[in-house]
Amino acid sequence: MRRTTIRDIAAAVGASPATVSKVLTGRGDSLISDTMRQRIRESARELGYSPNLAARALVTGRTYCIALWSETLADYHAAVANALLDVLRPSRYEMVITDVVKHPDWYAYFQRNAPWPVDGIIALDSPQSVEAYLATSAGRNTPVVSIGAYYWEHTDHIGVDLGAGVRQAAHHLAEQGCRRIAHLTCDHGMRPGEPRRLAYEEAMVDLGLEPRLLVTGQSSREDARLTVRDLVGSGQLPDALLCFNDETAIGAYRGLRDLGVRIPDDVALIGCDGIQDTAYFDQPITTIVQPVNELCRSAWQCLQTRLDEPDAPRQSRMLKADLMIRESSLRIGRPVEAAANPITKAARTGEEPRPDHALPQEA
Amino acid sequence: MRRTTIRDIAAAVGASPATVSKVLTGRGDSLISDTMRQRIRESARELGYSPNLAARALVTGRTYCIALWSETLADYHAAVANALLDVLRPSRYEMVITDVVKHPDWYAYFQRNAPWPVDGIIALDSPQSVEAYLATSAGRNTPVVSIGAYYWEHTDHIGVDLGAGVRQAAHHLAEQGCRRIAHLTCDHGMRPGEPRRLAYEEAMVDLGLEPRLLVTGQSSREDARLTVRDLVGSGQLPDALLCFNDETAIGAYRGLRDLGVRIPDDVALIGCDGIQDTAYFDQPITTIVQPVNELCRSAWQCLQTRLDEPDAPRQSRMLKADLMIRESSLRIGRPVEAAANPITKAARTGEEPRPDHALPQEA
DNA sequence: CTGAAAGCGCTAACAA
DNA sequence: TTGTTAGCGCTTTCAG
Repeated sequence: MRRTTIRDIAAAVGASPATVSKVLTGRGDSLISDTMRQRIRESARELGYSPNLAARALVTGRTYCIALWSETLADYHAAVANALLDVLRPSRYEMVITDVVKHPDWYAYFQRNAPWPVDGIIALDSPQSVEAYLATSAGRNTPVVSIGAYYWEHTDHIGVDLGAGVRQAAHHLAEQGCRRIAHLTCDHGMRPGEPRRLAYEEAMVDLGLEPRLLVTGQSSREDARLTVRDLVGSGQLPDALLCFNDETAIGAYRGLRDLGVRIPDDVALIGCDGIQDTAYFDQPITTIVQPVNELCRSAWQCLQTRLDEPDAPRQSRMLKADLMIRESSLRIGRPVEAAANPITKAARTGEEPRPDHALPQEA
Repeated sequence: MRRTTIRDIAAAVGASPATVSKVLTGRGDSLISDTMRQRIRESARELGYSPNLAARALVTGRTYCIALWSETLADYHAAVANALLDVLRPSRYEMVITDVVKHPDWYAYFQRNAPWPVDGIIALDSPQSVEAYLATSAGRNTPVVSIGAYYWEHTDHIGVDLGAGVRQAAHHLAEQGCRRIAHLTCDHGMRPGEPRRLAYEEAMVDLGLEPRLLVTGQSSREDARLTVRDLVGSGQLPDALLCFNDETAIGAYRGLRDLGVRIPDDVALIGCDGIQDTAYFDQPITTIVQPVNELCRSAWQCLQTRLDEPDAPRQSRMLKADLMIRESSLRIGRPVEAAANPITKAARTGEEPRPDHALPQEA
């Protein structure tokens, strides 16, 4: 059976499609007589009408749909997607997730298939895709906000400065008495200009310590776990691991525990991103917390402004990622910081924790 | 500047829009002269053309876009979304995530705003939305596959039987010597007909044990943690907690550890869903693993079949969720099962684990 | 091999 | 208060 259209409704009530449209969209609603409005509404309900949004989008040029571009939907990226969904909930916008690695040749992709038409794009950690996109005519018409630790600066963007967090982390480890602080990174982390690695190297110079890079293939838990197991076997164990992200840190945690290495006594451990999981380990893992909610709120606000005023000047904002100190890096105790984290506090003192969320990311 | 259309290209090369369309879509490509094809392609590239998919969808009736309906994008649901993205990657389909709780009044919603037009829908754990949707005329035309532990059976569906896993879990706990096995559930888990609770109660009858329901508000980690802390304080500690899901189990893990309760010695712990995190704790958490990849593969296959043959008979399939035994429920040792899990094995024996993923969900 | 014409379902001017 | 008309950008016959 064919899908119901406004013509069907118009025919059923003896009106014109235009009148039906006016009633159903609410635009010009008030100019229509009560009886007509009533009859159209009833008929729509009876026929199970729902509008064809492709047609509507074609004429209005608006889809009320925005895209989240991301390379994956795992872990931190999933948390961002979820937070963005929360931000969008009060609005009438839907979210389409476009898998940006899917399309290595962006030019060919945009020419043929183009991603689903949206009013705007929020591109998470995918500056190259943004760059390619902006070169197309779609890119000149559909605004994009580039967000995250990796962003394209020649368009609206909300960046996150992980470097500051990494430097904080390195100094914190030094204060805890660590001297052989290694950076456990991955192929991705070895790319030129990678902010985490650069910040680590810089901090090590500041501290007068010898940098050491340990590289695992993927930034996956299993890869990190196996890399760390090898490391333990080789006897070349550092006294602290500053990890590329939480996945790597969690894998390292497990790899160390597999072989009985104590955390933080033998090796102090720090992750990055601030995913929820890190808070629940026997030794909760210190991590550099990305301000996920603030990132999504800002991104959406920025995009809305852009939709309202396409010609407004470029907007940009930098957010800070702060160190959240927990057990996994506390060797000599820091009661002040520890007390700020309900989980840490509870585990250490047995006192009643504050009943709020384990990862208070923002004030 | 206006977005480039096929008319612009047609004008630029002195051809008609129809010819441009043929070349750019590849349909009728072969009937066009080489030179013309060449010039059109070049012009498209120069003008940064990308097609307006709303217009294309309007005429072809196809969007090459499917929706994932889910109430959230956290934890297990995020894992499903990610797995579905993987399944879709080789295809030319995009995925829209529609937040189904957003729209409590489905009828009003569909009448006015309707979700983004898609060729098909995969609805995860959202049977009520599916039911409401099928009553609309969109629902009669856009196929939906209902998947997960909660599904709507009067349409194509891929179900997951958690009951079997819960029964396995209860019996496993009894074999481990547990006698006071409580079910830690949440408001959601108390709804009538909830399969996990029913399977638990059934298993307890089989085992001749007294059932005990502990109810935490949300199925969140923090709620579970606080509930368990209260429980420890009250002195009414069971010797096993069979949890509603992994979130609850992880919160319980932390709540028990906060107060020095040993796992599994004092309290054995079992989660449900099989999210990756459970494998990385000091005492890896036994869990009932949902076959996420198989679920997504089946769902997509089912939907493709339906798109090809709209009038094919209803398809359905049930998948099993199996118990993955790990440390958190092993009190008397079960070397055979333990050896099957690389992480468990490694932690117990110090041997080299298989280098595969920590959570082999399917064969 | 190429173009003209029609129309997908809807909205927005403008007429009546 | 309602209807008529035109057209969004594209694809698809069908005619040349």
